Amino acid sequence: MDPVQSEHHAYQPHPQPGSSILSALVRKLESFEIISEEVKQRIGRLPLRVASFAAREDLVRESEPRGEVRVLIEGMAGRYKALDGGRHAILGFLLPGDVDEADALADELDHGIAAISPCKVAMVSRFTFDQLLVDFPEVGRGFRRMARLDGAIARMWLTNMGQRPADRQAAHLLCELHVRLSAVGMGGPDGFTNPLTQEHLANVLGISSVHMNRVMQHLREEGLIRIEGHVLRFPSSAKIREYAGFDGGYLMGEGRTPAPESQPHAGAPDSRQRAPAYGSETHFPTPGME
Amino acid sequence: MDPVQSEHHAYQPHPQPGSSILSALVRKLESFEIISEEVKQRIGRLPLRVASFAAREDLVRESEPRGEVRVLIEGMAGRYKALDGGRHAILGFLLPGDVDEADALADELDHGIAAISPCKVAMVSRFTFDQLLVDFPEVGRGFRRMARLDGAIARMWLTNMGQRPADRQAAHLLCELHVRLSAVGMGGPDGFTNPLTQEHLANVLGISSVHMNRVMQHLREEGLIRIEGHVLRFPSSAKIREYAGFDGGYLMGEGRTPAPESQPHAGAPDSRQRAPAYGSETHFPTPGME
DNA sequence: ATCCGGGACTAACATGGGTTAAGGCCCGGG
DNA sequence: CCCGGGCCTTAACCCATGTTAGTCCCGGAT
Repeated sequence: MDPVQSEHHAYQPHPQPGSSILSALVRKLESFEIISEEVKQRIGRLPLRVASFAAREDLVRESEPRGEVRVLIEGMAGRYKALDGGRHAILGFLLPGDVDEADALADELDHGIAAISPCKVAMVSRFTFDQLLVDFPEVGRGFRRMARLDGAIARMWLTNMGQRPADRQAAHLLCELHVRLSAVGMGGPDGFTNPLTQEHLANVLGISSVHMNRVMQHLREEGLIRIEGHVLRFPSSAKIREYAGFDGGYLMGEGRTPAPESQPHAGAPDSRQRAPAYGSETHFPTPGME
Repeated sequence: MDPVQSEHHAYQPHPQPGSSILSALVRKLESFEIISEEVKQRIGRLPLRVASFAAREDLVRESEPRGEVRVLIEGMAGRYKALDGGRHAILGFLLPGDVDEADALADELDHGIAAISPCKVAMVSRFTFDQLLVDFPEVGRGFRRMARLDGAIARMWLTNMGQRPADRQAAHLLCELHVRLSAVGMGGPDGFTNPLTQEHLANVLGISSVHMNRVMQHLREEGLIRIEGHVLRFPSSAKIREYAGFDGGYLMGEGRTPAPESQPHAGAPDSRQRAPAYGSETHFPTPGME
């Protein structure tokens, strides 16, 4: 690496000095549950095997029986499903700290996982892992919340895709990436280092790479994004979020302990407004309410 | 209702005589875990409140704190998320036996649930429910598997939508509905009673209702579906599945106990073929592997 | 019977996005 | 220093799908 990094510097993940190989995982768990020092130590001492993968290599093949739980510790990977004709649909992204299957109930996945950028992965045996869950139920809860978050993201993708123009979809996806990458030190306040090709992005949104390119141009012309090498910047976070209709709430672990007496008292409607009822507008144009 | 049902009879759910109100739930749990008589009894005696909802009514509003777990016992409902402009994106369907949130970790949903056809819903208090999980861990496992199935379906929708023509998408969705509805007695070997409007279907696929209509016409002309009132029939299950590229495996609870020694010995590649690796075709045309 | 609303269906027109086929740039390898 | 492969980019053409604006039919409510 050059002493003076060319013209624009990339955001770099900041490995905590003295932290264990699984620190990204611990950080993620901590966003969901309170993790005691004891648990951290235990996780730090977990026997594991570390493997490296080049971009495009499979971390997990679809319906391949896995004897271990795999935690991404470096790089970016994608869940995918094979389509006929050799195409692939990307179903989600994995970032450092993410687990191949948080809800470790089955011994094979219904999809594959492939490295997008070069990846480092920790493999922990199923047995060791189960033991951890038995000893510390809060870890189990944490993992289940991770699985829940994956679900929330998948639902958001489902919502985002379909029924709106591709450039808004793209903007939404970029906002999500910004938040998630920042959480693992791969992004800064106004942008992030982007390991994804336009083809990847196109794949996620279900559009052609040619059109993805048009979309990126458009976002650039609108001044919503700026591209400097592999760094993608948002001149105004607020502006692109508004354009995308992005609300990052779904990426949050919604606090730690749901307070039993959390009745929302009238008058404090909780920043986000109340969700409209289903039939509100689409179906009946509200016969007497123009 | 006429003594002689006009010309085509609808498939009807068959309420087991003497079964409890939650029998649909028990049936679903049984597809995942072995449920003892004792547990069934306990579930049968669960204190609950039954509510009815007209079509389009909300069973759950988005981010509404819920004090109970809701189980659909009759009718069909949909998960949805509100879009700007009063539109809604449908994220999934609920059938009898389905639970508003199988993985009961949060006290509010990130989406709403609305009745599609008139629904009957059982509400079980959070407390009672948690007690059940504590007493019978296998029930907890069953619920987690239900959550997993929801995830698998969402992933399949993500895969199905995008990157392929709308008529294949539609065919795939209809195949899925056929399987799921049949499992709850709302379908027969060659079709099912369809409570969904074309608008619902269009919404799921992210296309306009006008185009959905065109698609349905097309499928009819191709002889892939037949519509008789509210009953949708498949002249040939095999044909439409092939057209859709449908493999129902993802809807299955993949057996009950993953046998520890389930090493697939070479020579028995397990009906479905091995999934291709990620880079197989799309990316590099396989420089030295023709 | 009659009225009414929702849903299926049609038609005409506009356009977003797909496809194909290039060309160019940058970077890593020989 | 040159070469080749990814990836971004552009252009031309065309089809799938969206939009708007209806009509018609059925079944439920009055």
